[in-house]
Amino acid sequence: MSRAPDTRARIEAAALALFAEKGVDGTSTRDIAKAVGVTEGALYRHFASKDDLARALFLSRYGEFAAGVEEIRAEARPFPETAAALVRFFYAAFDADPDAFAYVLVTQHDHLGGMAADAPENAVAALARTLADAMARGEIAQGDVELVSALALGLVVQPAIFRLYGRLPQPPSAYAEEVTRAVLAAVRLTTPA
Amino acid sequence: MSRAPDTRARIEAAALALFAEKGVDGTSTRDIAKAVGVTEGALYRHFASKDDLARALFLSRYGEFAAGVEEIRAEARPFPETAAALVRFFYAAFDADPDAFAYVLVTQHDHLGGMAADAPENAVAALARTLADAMARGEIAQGDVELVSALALGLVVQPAIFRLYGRLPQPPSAYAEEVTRAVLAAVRLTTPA
DNA sequence: TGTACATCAGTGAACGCGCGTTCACTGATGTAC
DNA sequence: TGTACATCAGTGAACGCGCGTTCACTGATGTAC
Repeated sequence: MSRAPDTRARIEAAALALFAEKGVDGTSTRDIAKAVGVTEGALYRHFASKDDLARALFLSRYGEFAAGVEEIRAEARPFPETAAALVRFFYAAFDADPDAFAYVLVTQHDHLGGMAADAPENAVAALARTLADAMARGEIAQGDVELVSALALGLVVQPAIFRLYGRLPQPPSAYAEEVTRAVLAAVRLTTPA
Repeated sequence: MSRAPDTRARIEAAALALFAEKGVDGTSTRDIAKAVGVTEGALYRHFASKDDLARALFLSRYGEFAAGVEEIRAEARPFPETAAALVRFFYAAFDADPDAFAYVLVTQHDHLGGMAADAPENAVAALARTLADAMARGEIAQGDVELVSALALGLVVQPAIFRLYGRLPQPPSAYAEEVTRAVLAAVRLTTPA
């Protein structure tokens, strides 16, 4: 048996839940330590600082989004299937861990500040590449890729936000088909810039 | 000439810019006082607390959104015109004061916590009523009003977010027509829940 | 018009508090011989 | 197997700092007579 118990994982889980609920600034190191059941000093055996903890949480969760989008893009299936797969992927992530989804959504601009708009590990850039592919193949209308990305992302993300704040009775995965249809309709009609 | 100079308005303007840029928690009362050119004590002649200032800023700006949406709804024009008017209204607000738009967008869930999901002064509820009207008139497909609201709002808001974070070269008003077309396409295709 | 008083926006210094972080320490576990 | 030492996660108390807020005071402006 290893010397290290699961304290690090428990710190991550507790911090993620608190950060998602009350925000990073609204959560103190005392809050986190109390939720985990250790003293504050123990946190610093696993993370260099509160900020380091917040960043580690973001990068691991956000990285999964970027990798997932890129993977679906690489499959290069017909666009309707790709769109459906993307919607299902986002909503499966929501179902699996709503706290992580909320945390990434809310803090992305704090942590992505330095990242290039087209960096390979940028999930939005991966989405834009996917849409650019579909345009190049003539599967969707030509248009401003960034605008079309915004439209598609907005359609997918907003129902998740509504769910997080209690405006939708069911998790967004229940609406995956309707959202996919909306994405296809919005994207096909976009005309040249 | 009145005894009171424009200090209150200057506090609001400085605080709004700082809150939009660095967040409420990331902005200290010292920051605000320094930006205005007064001492911290002076802030408390105009607002009971920092939180009171943040709330006053939110309520006045958010109230304009709710009133604007409700006004457009009350005109009861054909849905395509209503949708175009809503998009233009949101983006005119963005152009007029991007800081206010960003601030309302980011802090809405902190301040709307207590407000009922269908309160008359809730801008999202006003949007939902507008879409429910169009459904009742048979102008758009029947469907889950909350979901359709999320889809429409996502289409409108996400380009503004992209602009705020530098992903779009032009303010969203430059894309108003394309966004309106996307809204009409997405909303018309939505099918019964 | 002149004088006495009231009002109140703004000053400047101070406050207590909760925050993130540090550190000497303990004690359980792993390793060398 | 037993003994001596090294490692390191976690403790508990303390730290300095920046925060939001307070308050006695000032001085300019408005009001009453």
